[in-house]
Amino acid sequence: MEKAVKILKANNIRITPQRLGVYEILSDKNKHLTADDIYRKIKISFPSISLATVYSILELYHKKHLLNEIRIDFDKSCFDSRTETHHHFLCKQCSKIYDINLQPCPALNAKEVDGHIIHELQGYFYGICSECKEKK
Amino acid sequence: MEKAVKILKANNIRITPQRLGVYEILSDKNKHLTADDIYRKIKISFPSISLATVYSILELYHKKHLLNEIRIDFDKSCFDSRTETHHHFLCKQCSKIYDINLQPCPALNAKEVDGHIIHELQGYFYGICSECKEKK
DNA sequence: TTTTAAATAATAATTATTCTTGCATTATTT
DNA sequence: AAATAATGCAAGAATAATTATTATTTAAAA
Repeated sequence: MEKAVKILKANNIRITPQRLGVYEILSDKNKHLTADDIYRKIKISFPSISLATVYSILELYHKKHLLNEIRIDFDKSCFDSRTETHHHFLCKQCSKIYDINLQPCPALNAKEVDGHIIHELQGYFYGICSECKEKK
Repeated sequence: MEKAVKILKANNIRITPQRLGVYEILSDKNKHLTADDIYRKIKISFPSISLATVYSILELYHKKHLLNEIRIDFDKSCFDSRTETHHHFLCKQCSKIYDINLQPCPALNAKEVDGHIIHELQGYFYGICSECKEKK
């Protein structure tokens, strides 16, 4: 049995071609895709799919913790198949998003801050990426 | 001379009653107000002000670093007069936003991560706040 | 295979934010 | 102080990401 099918079944998610398609696209690691990016990609194999379906699949996967949703770029969400907590960097020049690994960050493994229970955390960095820095 | 006037002048911002009004509302520390919150508050003293004006004043203040814009709640920005870097917590139950102070965070004073230049950073925590935790 | 609950396509609705335009106000220069 | 130039404002239209609605189709259990 295919890996995607196995994982969806393990999470009590009904198998549909559209869901498998979105899953495959997201398996492309280290990418940070918007709903529209995914829509455009999946349209190649499922020309009749609608953007609302993509959104509903993404919401479902997010609820099941199969993906990570980030909002580093204010007006659109990006989706990421790396589900362990990690931070992100957005280059103001080229708009590229990078994964960041901060090892000794006290928040990363904490369960609480100031008495509040942490379910999830996001670290967003903004600036000029190393590539753009070189170009100048 | 009033403090607000002094600060605006120091930043080469033309003084207008609307700008002073927004400034006063934002001086209310430890609040995290949306553009619409500010609009509703300032409408009391300036009934003819428009929401677009509020947005343009907020954009101006942000550019001049007189305020901090956060997007912890995905679909609306909040504005905060504390301009030193600090993190935030959003309670999924009551939707309240709290300021968080993480002292020994390696990112906080860093100029770079992975070779990328950091201009700004935001730490967002999501979960259940101490108040809501107690209530149960 | 039949049944039934859930998923999808298509489209409309929503909502925060930005853009546009004509007018009013303020600053600058004379 | 008057004239001119620059900027700010109100009002409403436009944009764009996301969500809601509904009729139809499909997956999977019986």
